Amino acid sequence: MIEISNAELSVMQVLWQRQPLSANDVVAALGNDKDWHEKTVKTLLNRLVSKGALGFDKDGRAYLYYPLIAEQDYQQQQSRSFVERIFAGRVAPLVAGFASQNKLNADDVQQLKQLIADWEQEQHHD
Amino acid sequence: MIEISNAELSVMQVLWQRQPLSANDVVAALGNDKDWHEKTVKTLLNRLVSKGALGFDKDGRAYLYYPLIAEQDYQQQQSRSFVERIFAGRVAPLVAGFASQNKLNADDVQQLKQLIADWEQEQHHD
DNA sequence: CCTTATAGATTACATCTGTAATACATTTAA
DNA sequence: TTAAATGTATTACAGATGTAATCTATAAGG
Repeated sequence: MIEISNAELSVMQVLWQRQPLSANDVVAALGNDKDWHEKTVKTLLNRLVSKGALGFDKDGRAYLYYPLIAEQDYQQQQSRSFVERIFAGRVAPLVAGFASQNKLNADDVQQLKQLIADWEQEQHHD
Repeated sequence: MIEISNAELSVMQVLWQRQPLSANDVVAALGNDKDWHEKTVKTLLNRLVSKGALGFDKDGRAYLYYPLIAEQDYQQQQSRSFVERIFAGRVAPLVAGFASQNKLNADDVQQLKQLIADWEQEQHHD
């Protein structure tokens, strides 16, 4: 399993949004949120390539980077391991924590209801 | 915010279950799951004390360790930061991932329904 | 053509983490 | 009462991570 560090993740997220991008485009895209030196971003790009998380095509002497792993796959793998580690694998207690901190809004609840409806549908038709 | 590493977390989890415990008790409790040398566990206990995550009382020349932070607080803080980082703060997509991987069971769904019911109750009575 | 700017590659360096080993103090067994 | 065992404290050391600076090759401007 490819391990992506926190700083590296921010770079991946830029490239999950738009792809492929040059190093400078990534630097620019990160400019808003992060106060990182250009060199720092290039290091992160390099490490991600080494790890096999990014690939690139050459465009002149610059590179155009693109993700080699899908965001959804990454999200799901991370979710599983997080919930496993912190909540012994059960997702409901995590949601309960959000509820108790008033971090649930109407949209979330709407989506959860839909998920549950789908799940129940799935249950009874097989 | 106190940062607890992965290995350290396993030690905390032992002490969240039973408390206070001597170093040897912790070593024994971890024996089942982890293949850690006794010295390793003691190092982790030490680091957790340094970080302010554990306290201890002396019992002769041994120490009896106990958590200084509550498991629930830790879980909620970690949940928030995880969901923030991976899902831009929205919890529903995380649950959707579980659903799509067939990682939801009837218990989870039951609990989620209850949470939703409580949430809706809460909404309309204020 | 030659100089300079710029892209990626390599190197740097402190801190954190995993995983112990060693040192030191003290209790206990012989 | 002295040696061994045992508890904590200190030290070790490699790899990951955050955060760059420097090196090297080449494209572009004068």
